[in-house]
Order: sequence, then C-alpha cells, then structure tokens
Amino acid sequence: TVQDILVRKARMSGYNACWVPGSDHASIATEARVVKMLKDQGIDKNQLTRPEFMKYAYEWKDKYGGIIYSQIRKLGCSVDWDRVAFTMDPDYYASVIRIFIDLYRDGLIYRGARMINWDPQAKTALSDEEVEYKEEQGTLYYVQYKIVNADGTPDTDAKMPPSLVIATQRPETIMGDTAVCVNPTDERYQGLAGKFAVIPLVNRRVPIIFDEYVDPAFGTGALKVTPAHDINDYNLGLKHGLPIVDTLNPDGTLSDAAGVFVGMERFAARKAVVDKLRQESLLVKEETHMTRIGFSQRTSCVVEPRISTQWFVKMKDLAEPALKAVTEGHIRIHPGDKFLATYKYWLENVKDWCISRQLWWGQQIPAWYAPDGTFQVAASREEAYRLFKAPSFSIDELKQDEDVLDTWFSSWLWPIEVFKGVTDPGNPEISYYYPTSVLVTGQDIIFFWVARMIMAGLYFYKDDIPMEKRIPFRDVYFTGMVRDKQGRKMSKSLGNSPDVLELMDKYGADALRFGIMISSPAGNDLLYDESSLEQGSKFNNKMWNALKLVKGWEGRQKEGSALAADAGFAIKWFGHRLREARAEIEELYKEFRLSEALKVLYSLIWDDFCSWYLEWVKPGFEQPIDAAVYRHTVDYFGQLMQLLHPFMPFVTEEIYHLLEQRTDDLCVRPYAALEKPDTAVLAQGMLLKEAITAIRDARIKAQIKPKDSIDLSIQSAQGTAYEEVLPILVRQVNARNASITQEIVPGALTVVSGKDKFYIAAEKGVDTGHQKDELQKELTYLKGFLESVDKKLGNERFVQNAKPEVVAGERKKREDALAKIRTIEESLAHIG
RNA sequence: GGGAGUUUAGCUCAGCUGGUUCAGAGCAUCUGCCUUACAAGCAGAGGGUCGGCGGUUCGAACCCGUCAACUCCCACCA
Repeated sequence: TVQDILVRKARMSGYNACWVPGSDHASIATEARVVKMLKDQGIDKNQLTRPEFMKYAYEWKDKYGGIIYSQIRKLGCSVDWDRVAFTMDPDYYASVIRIFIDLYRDGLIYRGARMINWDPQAKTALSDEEVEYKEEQGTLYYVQYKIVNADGTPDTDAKMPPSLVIATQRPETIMGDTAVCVNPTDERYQGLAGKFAVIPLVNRRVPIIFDEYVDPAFGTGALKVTPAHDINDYNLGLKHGLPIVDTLNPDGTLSDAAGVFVGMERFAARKAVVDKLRQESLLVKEETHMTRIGFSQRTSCVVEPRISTQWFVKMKDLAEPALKAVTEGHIRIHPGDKFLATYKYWLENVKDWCISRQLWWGQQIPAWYAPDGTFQVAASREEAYRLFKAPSFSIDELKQDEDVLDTWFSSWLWPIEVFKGVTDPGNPEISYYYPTSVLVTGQDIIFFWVARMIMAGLYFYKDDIPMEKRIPFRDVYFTGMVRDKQGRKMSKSLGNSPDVLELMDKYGADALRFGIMISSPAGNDLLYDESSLEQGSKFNNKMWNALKLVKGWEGRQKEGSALAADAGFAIKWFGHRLREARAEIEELYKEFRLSEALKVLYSLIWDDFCSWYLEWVKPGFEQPIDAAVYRHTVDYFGQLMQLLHPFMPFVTEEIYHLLEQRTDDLCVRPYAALEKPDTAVLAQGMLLKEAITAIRDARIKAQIKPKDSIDLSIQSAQGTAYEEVLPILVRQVNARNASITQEIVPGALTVVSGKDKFYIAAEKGVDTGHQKDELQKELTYLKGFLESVDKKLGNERFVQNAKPEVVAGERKKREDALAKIRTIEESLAHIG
C-alpha cells in the first residue's frame, strides 16, 4: 500500500513512475517448506536428484508466489505486470553468477571456515532458523587437567598447584581440546603463563592461553578450548592461532582424531568418558546446571556445532562507501534519522558475509573442483576447465560446488538487474531508471537488504562515476512491522496473519488500505486492529452518500439565480480550504508522512466537505440548486477524489466517473498546479464555523430541556408493548395538548418521546415558570390519560413512579445562552 | 550479552525543531435523535499526574540522566 501510494502520487504528479513487482526466492524458508511438503507426500529430499527437487520447488513457488501476486493485484497496486522479476529467472541467475565471479576475481570473495549447525541424524547443515533452543537441565563436570612445563616435565612451581580444574558440559569433546584459557585478570591463575595443560585420557599437551573472553565467575574460571566443537572456542582458536581437532564424524560418532572411543555415538561417548575420568580420579565433582540446548527442527535431535568450509565476502571495502553514501546525504533514510544509528552501527561493525548455504534452492556456486580438490571459479564447466593449467583430468571429472548462494546475494542486485543492468549493462532502461527513487521496506532488513543493495550499487558502478549515479535509490522509507493483537510478529508458524484476500472481501480493498495507513506512521510498529478497517469502510460509505446527495441535484440546477449569501461564501471558503489542504499534503508527502496526509484528507472530506460545505450549500427539500453551486460542488468533489486517489484508488475512481461524464481516468489525471490559499478567507471561514458551532451550543443550552419543564419519569416495564404504542400515545397526547395548551402558551408544548420515558417539552424560548399551575393541571390530566391507556393494555406498571410535577426551567442559564447568541450574531454582522 | 526502538483515554495510535489547533483522533462506553445524502449517520458527555523517579528551563508529553516493562535485529556462554 505504501509503495502504491507513492507510485500513484508520482504518476499523478506527472512522473513516469515505474514500479517493478517481483520476489526473491527466499532460499532457506522456501526450501524448508518444500522439503516439508515433499515429506507430507512421502517423498524424502535425499532420494531426489537436484533437478527433480528443483522441479518440485518451482511448482511450489509458482503456486504461492501466485497467491502473493493475486493479493497485490486485488489490493489495487499499480505495478507494471510486464516487468515481474524473480531472483531465479535465467537472466537474473546469470547476473548473480557474474557478480560472484567479479567479486572473486577482485579478491573480495574467499573460502574460509565457519561453524554451522549440524544435524547428525539427517546428516545435513541447518540454518539458524531451523534450530530450536530449549532450556534444559544439564550436568557440569569438573575435570582435572595436569599442568606441565613447556618441555613436558611436571610443573614444580610452588605458587601453583600441579593441576587445574575445568568445568565442562561436554566431556566427550575434551579430546578435541587444543588449549586451556583463563582470564588475564584472574588472580588465581597468574602463575600459569608459559605453562601447558595435559588433556586427560589422551595425554596431549596444550598451551594455557589468556583471554578476556573467559568469565572468571563461571565454573572454575578456566575454560577448555575446543575449536572444532564450539563456536566461541572456534573464535578463540582463530584469535590465538590454535589448531583444530575434529573429534566427531558427520553421523555424530567419535572420529579417529578422538583417539579413544572411536566410533562410539556421542552421548554414549560422554558417559564412557565420564566413567573413565572417574576411574582415573580426574573427575572432581558434578553439578546440575541449566543450559540452552539447540534441537533440530527437522529431526528433533541435538544440534552439533561443526566446522565447515564456506564462502565469504570481504565486507570492509564494500561497507565504507555505503556508509558514506548515507552519512553524506546522497541517500536519505525516512523517518528522519531514526534508523540512521542502526545503519551506521551495522556498517561500522561489519563482519564478513558468509554467502554459501547448504541448500539446493538458489544459485549454485560457480566453483568447479578438480579431483585433487583445487578449484576454479567460472560461469561454466568449459570455462572453468580452460582455467586449469594443463589439467591431468577430463572435463567431466570437474565437480561443481554443491552449495547455493545466500538469498541476499541475489537480492542485493535488485535495483540494477530488474532493468538488466548486470546482464546488459548500459541498456536504455537501466540508463533511464537507475538510480531509482524510493525503496520501501521493513526496518528489520536494514542491514540484510538495504545496506547490501547500496554496497552492490557502489561496487558495480565504480567510483569514476559520480556518487549520485551509483547509488541504487535516493530515499529509503522504513515501514514498521504489522503485529497481532498480542504484539507478536506475524508469522507463518504462528498462523496469526489474517488472510488479506478475506479482509478485502469483508471490508473492501480501499478500506484495508485505509485501515493499515491511518495508524501506521513511518517506522513504528502497528498492532493489527480490525476496527481501523471498519473506519475505512465507513469512510467509503460516507463518500458514497455524499455522492448520492450531489447526484440528487443533477437536473435540478437553476441557472443565474442569486446565490444565497452563505452558499456564496461556502464556495469561496472551500476553494481556499482545498488549496490549503493540498499544500499541507504535498509537504507531508515530501517527508513521507503518509499516515498524516491521510488524516488530513479524512478530516478534509468528512468534516470540511461533508459536514460544513455540503450542509451550507444544500438546498431545502426539493428546492432547486443554484447552477454555480452545483458546478463548484462537482469540481470540488472531483478534486477531493483526486487527492485521495493514491490512498483509496477504487472508490475515488468510481466516484470520479459517476460525478459526470469523463474522457479521462483519475489514476492518470495530473494534479493541477498548486495555488496559494487566501488566508483571509480561511480565517473568516474558521470564524464562521466557530460562531455557528457556538450558536448551536448556545441554542441547545437556551432550549428548555424536557427536564426543565415537566418530568413524568415514566418508565416502561421490561417486555411491555410500550415501544409499539409509544408513537400512538405521543400523537394522542399531542393532539389533546394542542387544544388545551393553546390558551396557556400557544404552540409551545409538545410531547417528546425518550427511550424509556417521555416528557412534555416546551419550545425554546418559552419559560414554563410563568404557567406553572396550568402546566401542573395539564400534567395531572396526562398522567390520568396514560393510566387509562395502561389499563386498556392490561399493564398496570406502564406508568411507574410518575411524578406529576413541574420543574422550573433554569432561567439564568438560558438567558446567558441567549445573550451569547446575540453577541455572536452581532460580531458576525461585522464580518458581513 | 551487544545494538536499536517503544511506553499518551478502556483499546489502537497521532502529537514534526520544548510555549494558543496541547492534552488529541478512531474504536469502545454513556445520553438524545430513524431530521428529506448518510443510524455504516447526526448532536453531545464521561474518561488521561502523557510508564516511575530525578534534573535542565521562566516554562517539559517533547531535552538530559536513571529505573521498569515490552518489541525488533544480532550473538548466544564453558
């Protein structure tokens, strides 16, 4: 909706506004869904070949991608359907490969080790999203490590005990230890510099290192470093140049490198190791400990952190210009600088980007491996083969990397490749449309997508081109997240997202657009609330009724009749009010304050146009309307529809065409030039509105309220026929009333029916106090009359607690109000 | 644990650079009206120490500090 508003507004402002629809392939989420779908059909992904799987995945994508497009279509989004793009389209695919190769040749892509989540049962890597963490009670084992000197001789340093106790939850991994680490500030371990620890069971000597990372308060303050089996240990190992000893096989059994219990399953091995430690008296103590354990969403087994070789993009050189583009103001982030801090934080603390994913759904990495493990990066097998110097193997022996690229590695090319900027550089379209104008997206992907698109633009268009031409877009508008009533993010797994197609059936697309826009200021989260959609459909209805009124004047115009003074003023005033509102809305658009703009429009249409303007110019019942008034009204109505059109395209277009015969469509009708409103007229209008409101309020107060005159306090008993007979009663009482009270206060009294009581009310300006006695008589009669009716109906409780008593009107209050009316009328006379 | 954000009426949210649209809108509640475009409406009413505390200022919903609750992104503890 936000995008459509901006696009329609731009189009109506005379721009060639192009909105490219499309989608990325969402590799992780999509593959997970497809795997699940296949599983439900009894198909195991591992039994399929890669092409077979891709066929299923494309079918799935066509189906669900199609639903998304139908939602966009029904919402009235004015996208260019001829341009639908998908990140796995053949050309797009090729552009991703091309950029990968470019970055590789520029030395910005490298292979490196990384800790991944491994499912030993499914023997597959898991994405972070597929790991569920649960709090569980584990055991913390305290294990004794001997301390020795560098040459292996026992440590005889008197200051330190000859051994060190280390707490671990995973004793089966101690064979993979390559260091012991303590905090350099820890007093207890000051004497350990240059010493070594001996790993129990395998008796390997490992260095004792010092690092701030270790928390002296946890366990014994000493940490065993196992780089192959823990992400933090891995990072510590990287920092201190430690070797990596992988003691586990892919199926979760101990590997040859473990040295002991080889081939044993990891949990059995844990038990075995603990038993052995206990035998050797190296287990100091055991204690229970709450810990978070990761489980595989697919197989529910405990996830194993595992070292793997992955592809990375060096980010530092890419991030620097991207940061500059924003801080120097080439790209503006909306709202304000609310997200500037986040953007800066990410780019200043950028880490290298792991772009390989152990999946099939995505662009397969264009690296080709020779039988000896060496590889070449190239777009095709043939090209790769040529790159090997004097290969001793045949071309068919080349094997392409099994992994695919991170989705964002294709999404970051979006602003360029949707215009074929990578595959066909410098073509007329990319030259015309790039840089694009606005990016609208969620604040949650500010780094994943926004920052990377900026990087991609600045990488692809080198710095011999001015910055303004290299950036992918000039403005970024961040929307908030729509959340459910409990404040939860909407997600597929929670199933808490409403079906927008159903909502549009219920309220209409315009109402949905209205509802979502009216309370969603840029960048703030929005709790989904159906009542705002209801407000939208009521607004729709209000405009529709206004149209009904105006259409009713068609053919009843009277040319050349003198305008009533107030109608003449109304025309003048609303014309300027329209100009004023337009200027206001233009400003709000510039600041991307769309929610505010819609509020201005809502109030302009409902309050100013319907409640004031139309009421002012409305002729009396079945009276003709002045032709000039009619023409202006139709014109104003049309202008309002034009202003509202970006927000509510359907109803506005419809009303525009129903107002009069048109040869154009609203959606492409350019806005007229802005004109300055006459502030004097606006001020007069404001004064007039205030005065009228004040008079009305005063009149209400001046009226002798029913309570002021006679209060019968007649209450109906539940379930009586009261409501049915009430109109008859009122008529009869009034008939009698007219003849009797005529002499007392001519035409002054009427019976007013309330919900569960009714009153004899005096007309405004009549003081019931003067004729108190007469009214009292009348009242007594009426009570008797009602009692007789009561009797006839066989309902003895019809008149209950009737107090035939005249209450004097509040004369003072009324006189004050009347005085106020006179004052206002006098001041209005001055304005003319 | 790191970073960012939010907290205003019963609910969902406005309130742009501190001072006359400053305490607002819609929904909900209550009262009165089926008035001739509109009861999916009209005319009214009630309801809030603007999260707590402290500070700056002549003046704070707005600026600063602090605490609390909630949310998002990232990282996840031997």
